[in-house]
Amino acid sequence: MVRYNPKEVEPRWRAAWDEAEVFRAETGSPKPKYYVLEMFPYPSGSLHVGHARNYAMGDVVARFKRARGFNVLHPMGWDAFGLPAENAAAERGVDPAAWTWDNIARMREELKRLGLSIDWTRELATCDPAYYGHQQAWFLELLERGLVYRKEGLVNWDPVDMTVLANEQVIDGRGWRSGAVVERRKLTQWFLRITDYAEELLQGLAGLDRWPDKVRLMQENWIGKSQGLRLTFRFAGDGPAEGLCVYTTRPDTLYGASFLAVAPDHPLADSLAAADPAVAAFVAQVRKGGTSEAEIESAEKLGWDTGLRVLHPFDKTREIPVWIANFVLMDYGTGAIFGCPAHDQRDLDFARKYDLRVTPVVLPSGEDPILFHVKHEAYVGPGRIYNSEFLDGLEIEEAKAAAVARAEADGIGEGATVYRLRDWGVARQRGWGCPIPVIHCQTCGVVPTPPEQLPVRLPEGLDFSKPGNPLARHPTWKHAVCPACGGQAERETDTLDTFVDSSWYFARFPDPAAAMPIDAAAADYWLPVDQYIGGVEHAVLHLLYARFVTRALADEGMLTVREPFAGLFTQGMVTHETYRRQSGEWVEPGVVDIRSEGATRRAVITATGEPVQIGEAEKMSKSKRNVVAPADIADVYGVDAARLFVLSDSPPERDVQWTSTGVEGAWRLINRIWAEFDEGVTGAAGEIDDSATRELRRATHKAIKAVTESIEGFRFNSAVARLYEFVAAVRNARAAAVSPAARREALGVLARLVAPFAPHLAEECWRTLGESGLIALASWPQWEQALVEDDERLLPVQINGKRRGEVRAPAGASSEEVEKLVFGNAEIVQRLEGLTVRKVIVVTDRIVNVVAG
RNA sequence: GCCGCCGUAGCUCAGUGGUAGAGCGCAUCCUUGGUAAGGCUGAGGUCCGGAGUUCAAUCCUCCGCGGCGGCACCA
Repeated sequence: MVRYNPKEVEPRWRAAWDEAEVFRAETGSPKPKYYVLEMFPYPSGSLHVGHARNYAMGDVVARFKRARGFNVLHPMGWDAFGLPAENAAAERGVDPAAWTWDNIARMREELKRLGLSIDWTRELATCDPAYYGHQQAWFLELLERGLVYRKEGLVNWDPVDMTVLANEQVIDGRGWRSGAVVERRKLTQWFLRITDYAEELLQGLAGLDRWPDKVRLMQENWIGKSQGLRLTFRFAGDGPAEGLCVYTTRPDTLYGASFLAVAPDHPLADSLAAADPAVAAFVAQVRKGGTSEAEIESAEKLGWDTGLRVLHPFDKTREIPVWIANFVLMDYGTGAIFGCPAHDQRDLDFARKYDLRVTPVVLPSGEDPILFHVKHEAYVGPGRIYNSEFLDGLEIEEAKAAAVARAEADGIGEGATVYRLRDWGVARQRGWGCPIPVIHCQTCGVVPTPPEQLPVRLPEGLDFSKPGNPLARHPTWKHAVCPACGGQAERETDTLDTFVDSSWYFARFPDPAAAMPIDAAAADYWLPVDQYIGGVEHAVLHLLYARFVTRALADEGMLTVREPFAGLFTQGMVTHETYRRQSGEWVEPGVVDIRSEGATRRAVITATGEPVQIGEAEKMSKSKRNVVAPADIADVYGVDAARLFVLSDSPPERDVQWTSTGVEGAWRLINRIWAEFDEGVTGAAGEIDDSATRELRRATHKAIKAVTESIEGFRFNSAVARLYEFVAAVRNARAAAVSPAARREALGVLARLVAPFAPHLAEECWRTLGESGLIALASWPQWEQALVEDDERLLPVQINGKRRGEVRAPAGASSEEVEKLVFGNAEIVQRLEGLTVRKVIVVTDRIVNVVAG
C-alpha cells in the first residue's frame, strides 16, 4: 500500500503541465473553440476558498471541454485598479502600484497552486499601461462618436474623502469607507451614453437563453422600459409660454388629474426660486433630505403650491394647480407629472395631505359608479373608464390608446417610451485608476490626447496621505500643452470608474499583446465567451456595462459580436460558521476546536480551552475573521480535496458552507479512489464471474453518462455524488472475480471522470494504471447505450395511491403483461381481498396503481 | 411597496406527478498489520401550514406563514 501524498504528487503534476504547455490556447485551431472565463479577481493579496470555488467551477468546465475535443481558452487577469490600493497607500504610505503588483505576484502563485488549467501566457492587469492605454484609445473613439459626453449632474459626494461615489459605494446614505453622510452635489461629470443602447440591451436579453432568468429579469427591471404619453399643458394666465411637459404611463386617467407637480430641481422650480426666496427655501429644505433607505421610506411627501395654473388638455374649462413636490424625480421622464390621486398611491398620499381633489376615473367591475370611492388606498386594478368624457366605457388599455391618439391629433403630445436606465457616470476623483485622456484648454476647450501620446500614464510618487484626488494635487502632472493650439493647458485629473476596466477585458484576452485594443481576427475567433462564471452581485452593473461596451466597440468596428457572454453562470458564496468569545471578539476557525457531545456541538479555543459561541454561517469576511484560505487546506489535504469539497456539498448556484468535516469527507473520497488504483487491476482469484463483471461494466457506463450530463448541466455537486457511488461500485466489485479488462475499464473511466475535479489525483491514478500520456490531454470516455439501460424494472404497485408491493417486469413491458404480473402476485392479491378492482393504471417502466373499493 | 428565490433527517443540502435520498453528526459493532485510520450495521422525516387539480401531490395551482436577495417615490 502506497499512501497518497498530495504534498508530493500535486506540485509534480503541475510542473508536468507547465512543461508540456497543455493549457495553451491556440487561436485559429481547426477544433471547435470554447472560451470559458471566470470574472477576474481584484488582487487583494490573498485568496480565499470563495475564489477557489469560482475558479474550480470554470476549471471543471475547461478541463471537461478540452477532453471533449474543444480548443479551450481559459485565461486569467487582474481587476487591479481601485480603492483598496489607495487605502493601503493612505494608511501605510506604500506605493499603490507596488502594493498591487506584489499582491498580484502572491495571488498568482496561490491560484497556480490550485492546479487550474489556465493559459497564463495571456495574463493581463488593468493597472498596466499596456492595458489601460488601449482603454484610453477606445475611450477617445467613443468621445469622437458622441458616446462620451460631459454634463452637470447630481452625484453622490463624499465630503470626507472628497470624491464622487458610485451608488453601490453609498451604504445607508454614508460613504462606505469614510462613514460620512453623502451629499447630493451638482458636478460636471463624464458620462457614457449607455441609454442610446437601452432598447437593444433590453431586446438582447431575450436571446441570452443560457443566462439565469433571475439575472435577465434584474437587467430588465434595471433598464425599466415604460410606454406612455408625453403631454404639454398650457398655462392659464401666468407661466412660461411653452407650457409644462409631463410624462405619464396612465394617459387613461387624465380626467382624474387634480394637480401637476415638478421636481424641486426642475427648471420651472429653479426660475420660481430665483424670484421668490420662500420657494428657494422650500427647495433647499427638500433637497437636504437624506438618501438612506429609512429616510426615503419614511420621507413625508412635501409640496409647494406655485400658484400657477394649467388648463386641462381635453377640457379647457378646468384649471389644475401646479406644485413643486419632493417625490418627483428630475432625471426620469420630464421631471414633471400630473397627479391622479384616485389611481396612484403616491399622488393619493400627496392629495390627502394637501387636500386636493380625488376623482376616480377607473371603475372596478361590479362597483356602483355612484357609491365607489377612493379613501386611503389608490385603486390600481383593472376596470372601465368613467367620469372621463370621450374615454367613458373603455377598458384601460383602450383608453390609453385613445388618449394618446387624441393628444397627438391635437398636437399637444405624443406617445413616448421612457427608460429607467441612466447614462453611466464614469469619472472618479481618484489617483489609482485609468486617467481620462483629455486635455482642457482655455481656448480650445476639451481636446483629446493625440493617439501617439497614449498611454497617458499615471505619475509615480502620488501623495495619498490627504483626502481628495492626488492627481489634481500633483505638482507637475496635469500641466500639458494643448494639442490643438499649442498653448498652456491642463490634463483631466479624473480617472475612470473601474467598471470601465472590466467592461472589455474579455475581448483583450484573445490577443493580449495586440497593438490595437482588440485584435479583430483573434476576437472574432474566440468571442463570445461561451461560459462566463461569477458572482450574482454583478448581475446588473458589470454585466450590463460589458454588454453595452461590447456594442459600442462593435459599432466602432472593433468587434463583430454584440453580445459578449453567450452563457452565464452565477455561483453562490462560500460561507463559514463564525466564532465569538464572551468578550464579543471574533475568533478565526483555525484556533477553534469543535467538540461533539452527543447531538450538540461546542467550541473552545484549542490553546486555552476557553469556550466560544458558535454563530451562523456567514459570508467569509475579514471583519468576522471567518476566512479560510485554500493554502491552509492544501497544506493538510492537498488542493484536490479543497476543489472537490467546494463543488460537492451544494448546487453551484447556491451558497456552500465550508466545514472542516466536509473537507475531510472529500479527503476520504480521494483516498478511497487512490486505494482502488493502488490495488491494481487484478481481481479476486478464481473463475471469472460474468454477472459481477457485467454489473461493473454497467456501473461504469452509467457513471460516464451521469457525470457527463451533470457537468453539462452545471450540477457539479451531483457529478461528485455520482463519483462517490461509482467508487463504491468499483470497490464492491473487488470482492468478486471480475474480469481484469472490466476492472481496467472501470479504473480508466474513474480517473478520467475525476480529472476535472481533482486533476492531480487523476494524473497520478492514470500513470499508476500504466498510461504514458497526461490525463489532461486524454479524451473523455463514451458510454455504451446498451449498458446504461436496465432490461428489468422494479415497479412499485400502489393500491388507491398507497404503495402496497412491487413486481419485477421486463423493461418496456405492456400494460397487459404488467397487469398479469400484478394479479399473479400473492401479496397484492391478498391486499385486494374483498375489494372490487375498478381501474388499473400502468405507467410503463415506472409504477402501477390499482384503484379498488 | 414591487419583483424573484428558498422552506425535505440533528446540521448542510440533493431529488422526484408514482419505493423519500447523500455528506457530516449520532448510536452499535468489527478491525488495530491499509492506522495522520478504515469498515459493517442502525436510529432518525406531519418533505413549512391550508385548500384545490389528479387514480396518485413533497413535486402542479391558489391562499397563508417564515427566511433570503434585487429594485425602490421611476409617474
